Amino acid sequence: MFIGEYTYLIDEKKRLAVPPKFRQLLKKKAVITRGLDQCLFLYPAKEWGSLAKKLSQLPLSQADARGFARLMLTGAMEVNFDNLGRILIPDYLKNYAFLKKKIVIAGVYNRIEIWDEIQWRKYQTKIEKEVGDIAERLKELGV
Amino acid sequence: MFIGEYTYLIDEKKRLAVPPKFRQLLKKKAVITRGLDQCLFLYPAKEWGSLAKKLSQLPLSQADARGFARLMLTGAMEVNFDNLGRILIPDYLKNYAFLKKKIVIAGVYNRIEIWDEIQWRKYQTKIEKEVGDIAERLKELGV
DNA sequence: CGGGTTTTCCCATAGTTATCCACAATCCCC
DNA sequence: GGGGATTGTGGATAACTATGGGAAAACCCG
Repeated sequence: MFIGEYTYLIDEKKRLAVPPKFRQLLKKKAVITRGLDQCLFLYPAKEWGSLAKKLSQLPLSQADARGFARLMLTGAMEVNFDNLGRILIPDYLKNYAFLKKKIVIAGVYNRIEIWDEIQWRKYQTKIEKEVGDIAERLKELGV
Repeated sequence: MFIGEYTYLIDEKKRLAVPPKFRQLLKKKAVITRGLDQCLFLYPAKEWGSLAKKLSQLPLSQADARGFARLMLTGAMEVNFDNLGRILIPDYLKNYAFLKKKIVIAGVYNRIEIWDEIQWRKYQTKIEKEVGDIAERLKELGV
């Protein structure tokens, strides 16, 4: 289980350190892809495998299913850790998530999220404002 | 599994480099053909075999099935890699997919797609709007 | 046949990427 | 608190790859 929030720097070679606690759980094999709200998702290989399989089984003949599978699959990249526990962020993902220098890495149970610090703060303050309303809605979901 | 997005240039001899990660999986034998949404599909020989079989079994009586099978079967060509991992794009396929200079090569699980960069960007923004609520879709897939 | 054109194969080079190493700061345990 | 191990960050070096030409072979077409 991934929990907690960490900040790191991306260097000019697009390398990003992953928190040691997460490294063990990822076991050298992970997949990074486009996430929601302009962040990136990092999945353990196994989690990704089942997601990708489901995506691949969507019907090729339906335009919207095709498009959806394309977005998720083409956005994904296997990541390798160097022997210091860093991963490489491909350009197109770096752009997608507006990653500059200061990065927030956060654990969200079964996945890891990668945010630019500024985006992260923005998102947080937005959520904090709305948190009252959200709580109301969550109640409907039985939380 | 083919995943990820890469950009390459076609040179004036219509040669196109295939990402090293994909080369290994293709193992020197591949088939290129017309794809859906004005891109090209590139299949490993084995995948192509089973797909071609399915296409041949589509009911001859239905006009659209007939058209679809024709599109893919008549467009197909075996591709050879030169010793630097490049393939040759035949003229009629190059025209079909509007390939100019900057090309996007993307992995979509069991096939590779080849897009002109401009077409790809257009398609992406269109899909992002349409698919909009990715989260909802993910829920349907049980993720 | 022969001239010109296209295709195929091979190599050069510049740029990029991966791997390895250094150092300083931090953490942790005794 | 002290000392050893761990970790974050930045470079350096070596390996690889993208791209562009050049030469040889094949292919036309008259």
